[in-house]
Amino acid sequence: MTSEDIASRLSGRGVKPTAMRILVYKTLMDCVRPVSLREIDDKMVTAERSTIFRTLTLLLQQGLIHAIEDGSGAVRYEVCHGHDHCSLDDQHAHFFCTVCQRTFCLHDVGIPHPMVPGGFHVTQVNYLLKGICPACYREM
Amino acid sequence: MTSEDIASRLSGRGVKPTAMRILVYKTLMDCVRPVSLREIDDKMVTAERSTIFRTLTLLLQQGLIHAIEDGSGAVRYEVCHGHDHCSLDDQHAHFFCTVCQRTFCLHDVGIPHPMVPGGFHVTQVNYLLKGICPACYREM
DNA sequence: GTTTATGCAAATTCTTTGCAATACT
DNA sequence: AGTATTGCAAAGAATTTGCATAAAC
Repeated sequence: MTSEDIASRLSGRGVKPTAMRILVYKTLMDCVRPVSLREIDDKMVTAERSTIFRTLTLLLQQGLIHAIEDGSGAVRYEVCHGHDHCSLDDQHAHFFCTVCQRTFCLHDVGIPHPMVPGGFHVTQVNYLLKGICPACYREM
Repeated sequence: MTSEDIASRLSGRGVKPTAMRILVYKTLMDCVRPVSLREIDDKMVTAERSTIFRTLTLLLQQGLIHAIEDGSGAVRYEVCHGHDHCSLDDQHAHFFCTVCQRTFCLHDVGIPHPMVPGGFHVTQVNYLLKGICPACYREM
């Protein structure tokens, strides 16, 4: 995906596509797994952590990226893989390995659509599985 | 539930039932919603936060309480309502209101048992719904 | 020239640990 | 006495904000 593609994706959600924001989005797209602010910062030599933070917060508000809380102590981010925005159907399950502390995307494990009590209006669903990943399991 | 009942529940899982631990457990039991370390600390005038933290960590390890990450920035805790320990079946969904920042237990919304790719060994499941709670929705 | 975004520094919050004092057996 | 628990203080880590500079329009 070219910078122009990213730029128009940002614009489409009302985010002015600055060089910084395109770079953050691109960096996030290159990640196989959801990454923390610190990890993104480590990948981006030029950028300031607070700037990245503000960018992520903005992208999050505008529904361009997801935030995942995996209990590792830091929020992890990933781009939305849906057409042009985040929807319930776009979301997938995640697996947190309690041994190596990595978080995997289980792209094929859909989010079960919940039956909620009346009055609750669901806009996002976090479905997080925890346990031991294949690599760590083999070493036991 | 009496202190003796709590004591035997702790003992049953290998936790020596000190006055402090019983108090923490009892405080947690009185909460309708999952609470953060800070919130527990505020409810317990006598206890030190680090002591509560260590107690919670211990209870967590021994499967006497659950930890919930709701994206509020702080881990929330709640007692296990299962017979004598935490099992997958014991767990239920939670709802985080993005307006009032409160987390509700949806006791009647069970955790869907996931179909995971081979090699992943699931021990815990966090199923967190986000959106707007009934009270906040009415005020919009 | 006005508005917006970024970088730097520092504050805030949450979590975690070291160590001495206390309580338990 | 010896072990385990608690309180206090402080360190560590993640997040968030204030403000001055720089960029965009």
